Amino acid sequence: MDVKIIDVARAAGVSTATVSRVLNGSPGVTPKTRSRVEAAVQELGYHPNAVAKNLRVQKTKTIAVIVQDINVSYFTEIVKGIENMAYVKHYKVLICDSENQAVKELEYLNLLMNRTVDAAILVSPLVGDGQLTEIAERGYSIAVIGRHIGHEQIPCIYTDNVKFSLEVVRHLAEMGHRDIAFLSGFSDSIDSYERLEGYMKALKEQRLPFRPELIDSGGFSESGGYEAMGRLLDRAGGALTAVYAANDEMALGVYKCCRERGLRIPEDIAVVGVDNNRISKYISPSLSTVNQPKYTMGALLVEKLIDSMNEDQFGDKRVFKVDSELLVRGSSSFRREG
Amino acid sequence: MDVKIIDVARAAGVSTATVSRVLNGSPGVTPKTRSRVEAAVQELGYHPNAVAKNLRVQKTKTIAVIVQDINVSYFTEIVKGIENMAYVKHYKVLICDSENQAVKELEYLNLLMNRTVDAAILVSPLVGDGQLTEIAERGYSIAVIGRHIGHEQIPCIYTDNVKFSLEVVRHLAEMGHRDIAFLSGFSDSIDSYERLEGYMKALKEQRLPFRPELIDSGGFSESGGYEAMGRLLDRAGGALTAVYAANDEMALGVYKCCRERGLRIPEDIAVVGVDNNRISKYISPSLSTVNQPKYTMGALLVEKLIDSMNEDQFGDKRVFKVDSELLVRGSSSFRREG
DNA sequence: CTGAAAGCGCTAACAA
DNA sequence: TTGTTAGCGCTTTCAG
Repeated sequence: MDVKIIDVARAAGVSTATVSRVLNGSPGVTPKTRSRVEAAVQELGYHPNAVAKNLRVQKTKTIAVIVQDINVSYFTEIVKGIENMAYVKHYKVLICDSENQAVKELEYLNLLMNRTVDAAILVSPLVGDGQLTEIAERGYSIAVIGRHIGHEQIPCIYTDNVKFSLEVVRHLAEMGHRDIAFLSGFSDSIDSYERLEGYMKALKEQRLPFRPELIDSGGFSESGGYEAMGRLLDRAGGALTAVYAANDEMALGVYKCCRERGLRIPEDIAVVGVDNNRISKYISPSLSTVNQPKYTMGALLVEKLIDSMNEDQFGDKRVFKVDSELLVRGSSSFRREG
Repeated sequence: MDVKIIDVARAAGVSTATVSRVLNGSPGVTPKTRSRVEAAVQELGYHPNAVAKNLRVQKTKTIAVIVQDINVSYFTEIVKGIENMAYVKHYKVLICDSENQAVKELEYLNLLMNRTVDAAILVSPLVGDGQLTEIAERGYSIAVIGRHIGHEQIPCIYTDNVKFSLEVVRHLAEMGHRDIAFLSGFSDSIDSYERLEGYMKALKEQRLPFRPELIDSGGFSESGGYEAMGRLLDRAGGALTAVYAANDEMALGVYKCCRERGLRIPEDIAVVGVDNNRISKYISPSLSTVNQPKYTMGALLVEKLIDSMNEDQFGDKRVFKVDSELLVRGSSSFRREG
């Protein structure tokens, strides 16, 4: 373990306390002593041992970010926002890929208990509100992105699923569609639930009948979307001209299914997704989708989180609802005649 | 914080040493004592403080992964391979986004010096071989993905750029192309250099003339590729029927440029990229590209790295060259008449 | 303004 | 088989 603080102290002819003070920019050190110490640090090539410091000060300046899949751009954009902001705040981020398993999320949350990290951010977590609030109440610092947890101590940031779903369906209705299917992710996910809620609300608003056979779910994956679309088409027969998929992945599956069945997008079937995957812009026809400010959501939340940990109190607020926008593109731009 | 090892010791009526032994599965503990301790751990809800342990044992079981951009799928797939393998090996991974800046890479490498991490993996690093070898020689554990560093102590895994470039150009030549442009990334990147080398080698092999005006570089980005393609077209006039881009991003830029100029892909211009971005399969026409086993590269390297740190010696070898495959798709499937 | 010394929570000699 | 105890390298009271 090479050179340590005591070596620097000796070289500079001071105590370790003084070295520590200049290292941490603490006040009350003569400029003269300060520069002597700095010189010694320089000369010896001293690097303070972060682990020792962490133990002493009881924090690690590290945040765990738990996501379902590192490869999905929805998550990586959020992670990037988090990492970049953490970097300017001098925090580190531990990346945790839960591979869609709630148990892995829970395992990663142990990083909090064993003090490896100061806080954990869960992005669209699989574990239920109950477990999360319980952990928060035990005094651990957790935050959530993409979902609203109704709990004082859990800051979160999310978009209004109901609202944009309403917009999506309204848009589709305005394009002349009356038989609009909804493809949820996991039927028990909050996101899916709220998006479904918005869908229903829009149907009512537009005076369109609710037809249960036009609802299915595809697990947020392309293959799931593909299969669900198959079922939908089988059930609906010809009475289906538009589908609102709860994410772009599934919309991709819808594309594939339509291609195989010789249905043209958007002439025969209109498609709208959610997430604004990079692919959605490049595929043809380009996919209409809902864009969320993912990078910003990550950056904003982690900033608030870090500030709160250091000021021992959350500033203004802990719950952020951000706006998303509907991007109308090729896949839903064909106007249907009444 | 909360309950610590001494509390467990007292509750179980043993010493901290014994508790430590059962916690770490050390031998020489009576089954009876063991279960008494385990019961106490359970009852008190004890979580060993990882920081204290890290300090004591002088390692953190954490690896830093430094990438240029967390949002690029080439990197995230590698990161995923690393994270997943690290997880099974009980290691954690710190994600470091260098935002394409060598200085940030260097800053992140300080995590090694201050003992925050046991090792660092650099993916296609910007910093030069010199600095890396110097760090390795100071005893720090670093590894590289996507580039071959000729140094004993730096394990690395990479694909043979020359070889697959040769294949790409050969393929293009076989499709009847004689005027094949090469779009490099950064002209000083090793990858670009080697891919250029393969390109030249292939020209020679195919008895095609080398025309300097058919070389340009686009910084590995879509916009860079777009602009470079514009220059290429301006310089070459009609004498240009195929372009080999050093990555898919730039190929996307080429698509855009061709679209704007009314050039059809693949009839007028054939395009081949590298990386097998997810988009390349979805764009139309689908993009021919070179696929590298990214996930595997990450997983394999980190596995070797972890093993080496624990056995205090690298097993069989430290340098891995893996094969990549050319995926011929729509963008280069039009056969040109001689 | 500076130094002495306690102690963060754990592990691993060494002793018993 | 188990316990005692000395640190890991740092920060931070408390005295001076």
